Amino acid sequence: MPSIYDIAERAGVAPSTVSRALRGHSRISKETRARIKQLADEMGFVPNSIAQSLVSQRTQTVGVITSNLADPWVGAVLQGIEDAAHEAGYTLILTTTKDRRFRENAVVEDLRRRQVDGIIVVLVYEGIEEFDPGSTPTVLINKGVRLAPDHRWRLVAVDDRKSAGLAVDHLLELGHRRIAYVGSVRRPSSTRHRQEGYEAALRAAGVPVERDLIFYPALQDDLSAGASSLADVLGSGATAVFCYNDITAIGLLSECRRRAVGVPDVLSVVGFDDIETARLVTPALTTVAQPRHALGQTAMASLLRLVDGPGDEEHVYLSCKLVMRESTGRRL
Amino acid sequence: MPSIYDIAERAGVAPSTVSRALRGHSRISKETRARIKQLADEMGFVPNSIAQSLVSQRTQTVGVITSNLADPWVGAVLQGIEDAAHEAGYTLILTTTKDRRFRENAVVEDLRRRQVDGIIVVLVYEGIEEFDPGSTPTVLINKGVRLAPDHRWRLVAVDDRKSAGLAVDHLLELGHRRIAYVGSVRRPSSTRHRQEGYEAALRAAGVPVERDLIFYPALQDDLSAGASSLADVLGSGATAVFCYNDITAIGLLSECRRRAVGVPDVLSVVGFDDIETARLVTPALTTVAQPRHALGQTAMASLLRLVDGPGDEEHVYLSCKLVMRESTGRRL
DNA sequence: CTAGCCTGTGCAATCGATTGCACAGGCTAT
DNA sequence: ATAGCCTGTGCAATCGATTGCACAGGCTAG
Repeated sequence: MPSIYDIAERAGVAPSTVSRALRGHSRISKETRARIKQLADEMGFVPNSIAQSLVSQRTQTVGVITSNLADPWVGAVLQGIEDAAHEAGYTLILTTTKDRRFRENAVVEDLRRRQVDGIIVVLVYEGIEEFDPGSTPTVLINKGVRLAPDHRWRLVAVDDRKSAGLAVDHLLELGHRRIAYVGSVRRPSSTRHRQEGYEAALRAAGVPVERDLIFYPALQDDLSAGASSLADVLGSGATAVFCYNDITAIGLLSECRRRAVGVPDVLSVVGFDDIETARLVTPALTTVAQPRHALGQTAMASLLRLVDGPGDEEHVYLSCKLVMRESTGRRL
Repeated sequence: MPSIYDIAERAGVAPSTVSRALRGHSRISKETRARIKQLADEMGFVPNSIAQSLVSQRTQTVGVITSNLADPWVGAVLQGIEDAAHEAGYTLILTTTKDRRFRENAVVEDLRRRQVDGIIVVLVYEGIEEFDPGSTPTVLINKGVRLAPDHRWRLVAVDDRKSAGLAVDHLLELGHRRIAYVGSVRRPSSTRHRQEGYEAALRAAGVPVERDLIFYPALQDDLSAGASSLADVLGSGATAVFCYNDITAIGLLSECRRRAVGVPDVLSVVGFDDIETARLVTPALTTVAQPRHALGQTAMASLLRLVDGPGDEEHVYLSCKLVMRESTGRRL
C-alpha cells in the first residue's frame, strides 16, 4: 500500500506537498496538483484513515450496540441508521449484547477504545438502568422504555400510548364497544403504555373501561399466550380485541381458525408492530406499524447534532401508522 | 482522555515503561507494574486502538458489505458473523449496497481506507461478477450464486441442489409421485440449482421428470406468483408441490385457503428458507431451513484463516435441514 | 532601487501508541 | 578482581497522515 511518502519521493516533492495537493489546498500550483493527483491514481493510493483519525481526533464512526441482529425490528432500524450515517459520511461499528442484559457497558469500553464519535443503542428488551456510556454522546432507541428526561443520553422511541389509541379508535369507528386488550407479561413497561392508550381511547369515546376485558395470559411465549387467551376473550363478550403485538395476535388468529371462529365476522383482531407475517397470514392482520426506518434515521440525526455541538436535544417520540387489512370489520 | 504520556508523567517514568507495564512485558518490575496499573485505573485510561493500529498495521476489524439490513436472512447471517468475530476479538464495520447492484466496489474503497483486515460480503441478490475486493482477503456469502472455484475470493453458501433434494425426498417418502416445482423468475441461478436437485431426487427414486409439473409463474412478486400458480399445479394432477421459497409457498397456501383446497389432504406444500412466517401460518409450513447463523460463523472462520496465512481455503457449501410441520402429509 | 507582499514549497512537530537498542547497576563465575 | 550476564528502565524511531511556521524567489509600489 503506497503512502504519501512514496508519492512524494516519486514526484520529487515533500510529503506535506502531496498531502496538500490531494486535499486541494489553495497554495499548491495547478501543475503540481495535477501531477501528484495523477501519480496517486497510478499508484493506487488510498488514504489511510487510521492515520488521519489520529491527528484529526475524529473517526467519522459511530458505534451501534444492538441486542440481537437476527431480530427483524432491529434490522429495519439499523438500515435507517445506516442510511443516515452514510449520507453524513459516517461509518458504523457494530456490536451486540447477545440479548444478555447488563452486557452493554462491556461493549461500550470496546467502542471507546476505537474512539467512536458517538453511540447508538438499539435494544428490544427493557431494563438498562445501569447503562453508562460515559462522556460519549449517546442516543438510545428502544421499543419500550420510557426514560426520565434527565438521563445523560437521548431517547428515540415510538409513542406507545398514542399508537395504541390508533388501533382502538379504528375498532371504535367500526362500531365495536366491547373491546378487549391482551397484554404481555414479558414487557411490563411497554405493555402498560399500550394499555394506557387503550383505556384513554375508550374513555375519550365515552366507553367505560372494564377490568374483565383486559387479559394478561401467563405464558412466556407470545404465540401460545395469544392462542390461550381466545377462550377468555370470547367469554367476556368482546367483539374485538387489541393485542400487545403481532405475534400475540397471530397466535390468537390461528386459534380462531382451529375453533372456526370467524374473523372478522365474530371477532375483529388488531396487532402491533407490523411484522412481515402480518401481511402473510389469512386473513391478513390489521396492525399498527412502527416507523422502524425512521427511528434509525432520527436517532442518527439526533446523534450527529449531539456530536457537533452540545445541543440540548430532547427525547423524540415518533408516531405509528395504522395498517388496515382483513382481520377487522364492522360490528355485525 | 488520558494517554500513556499523562500516566508516565504522573508515575515519573517514561511512556515506554507505561506501555510495557500495561501490556505485561516481563522485564518490568512487579512494583512498577502494579503502581502503573493502578494509576491507569484511577485516571480512567482507555488505550487508543487507533494509535495501536497505526503501528501494528492491524485493525482487528472486518468490513461487512450487505445488500439490505432489513432482510431477516441478512440479519441472521450477520449475527453468526458477529458471534464468530467477537470470539476472535474482531469488530465489525458495517456498510450496505442499499440493494443497488454494482455499488459493491464503491463500498470496498471505503473499507480499504479504514484498513479493514478482511471483508465479508452478504448479499441476497445474484450477479456480482464485476466485484473486485482488490488485495483484501474476502469471503462471500450468497443465497444463490455459485462461483467458479478460481475466483479471487471465497464463497460460503448453501448447497441448493442437495437441499432441494431433502424436500423432494420427504414428499416421496410420504408416497407422492406427482410432485410439482414452482420456481422463481427473479433468481435464475438459484432456482435452477433447486430445480436440478428436485429432478435428481425424482430420478433417484425412479420417478420420471415431467416438464408439465414445472412452473415459472411470470409475476415478479413471489407471494402472488405462488398464489397464481395454484390453478396450474392442481390442473397438472400433482398431489404435492415444492416451492422455490417460503413466500411463494405461503402465497400458494393462502390461495388454497381461499379456494378451500385442503392442505395437506389434497395438496402437500413444501417451501424453502424457513422464514419466521413459516411456523406462524396455519397450517404451519413444512420447509427447508437454511443454516443462516452457521453461514455467518463459517464465513468469519474462513476469513480469519485467510487473513492469517495465505491459506488455500476452498469454497464451502453447507447443508440445510428439513423442518417438518403441518403442510405435508401422506398421499391419500 | 528597496521594502513589503504574494505564491509555492519544505521542515518539523504532532496525534498515541510500540519496540529495538543502549545503558546503568547489581550479581555471579572464574 | 574483572569479565560477562541479568534486570529494569529510558531514548528515539516508527506507523501515515496534517498543519503552523519559515523561507526563497518573483512581483509591485513608492
